[in-house]
Amino acid sequence: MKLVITDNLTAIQKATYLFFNNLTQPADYCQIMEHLDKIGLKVNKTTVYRNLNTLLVENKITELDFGEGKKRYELRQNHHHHLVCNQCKKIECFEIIQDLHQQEAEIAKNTEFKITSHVLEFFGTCKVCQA
Amino acid sequence: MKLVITDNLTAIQKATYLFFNNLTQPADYCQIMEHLDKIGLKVNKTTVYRNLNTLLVENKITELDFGEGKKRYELRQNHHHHLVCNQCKKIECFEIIQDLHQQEAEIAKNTEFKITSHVLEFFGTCKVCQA
DNA sequence: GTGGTTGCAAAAGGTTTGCATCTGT
DNA sequence: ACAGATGCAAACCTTTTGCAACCAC
Repeated sequence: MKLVITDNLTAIQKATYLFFNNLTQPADYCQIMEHLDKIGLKVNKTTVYRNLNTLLVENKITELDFGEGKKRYELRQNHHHHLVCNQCKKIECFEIIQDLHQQEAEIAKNTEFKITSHVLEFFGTCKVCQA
Repeated sequence: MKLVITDNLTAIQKATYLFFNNLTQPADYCQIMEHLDKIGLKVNKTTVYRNLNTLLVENKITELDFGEGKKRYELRQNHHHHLVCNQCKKIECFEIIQDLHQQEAEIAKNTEFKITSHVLEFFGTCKVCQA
């Protein structure tokens, strides 16, 4: 779900929106700052975090945690999971695992736990790094 | 796999080992410090982290990340997953999801990604908090 | 005395907060 | 003038590091 860039946005916000629209894998706040820097916008990290927070509460982006001690962000989109390469750190997406929702329902039934979300991430070595 | 408490351990280490042996859900470094405090051992956080690190490299405990901005630790044991209650923060364990490994193999085949590990955690509301 | 353990202070990152300033309408 | 956006400094929290002190054998 690409972000719509409207006229009432500031230059920083437009650049941030564009950044997300062109993003190929989840980015952390540093990558956002570096990108803004690169296109000539010197932006404070506070501003970056505030804009991220706005996008989060508007439900336009998602916060991800791969256990790196920091958060990553990507456009909210169809539910999917990630393949994280331990070597080059590349992150690929892939679509839903069939049955996972069914199994979720089963777990919920067995444990009387009402499941509202899950995190499923795979770690390993990507094709390139295997070579 | 309970930790074996041997004579060559220090008092702090013995208490930490016992803490892990009695642990019912993953703990963060604060909970470890609080426990040591409670039994009269004033311990520095550096020491806690260092002992955690030793246990990690010895492969006796596992590091978990539920996206809280900090790590949690538990005894290494049979592969399992967690049900995390968003309200009371209680963490339950449950056993392997059948098929997940099979699906993992399938994903690996389709993506040419060599999967070495995965993270699967469920979030929701536990039975008690639903009441 | 040597190695391993601990404490302390500091630093490194990521993230948040308070407050003042700026900008556009 | 007002609301919203930004910058800046400081703080907070988790985690790590360097160094000195300590303890046990």
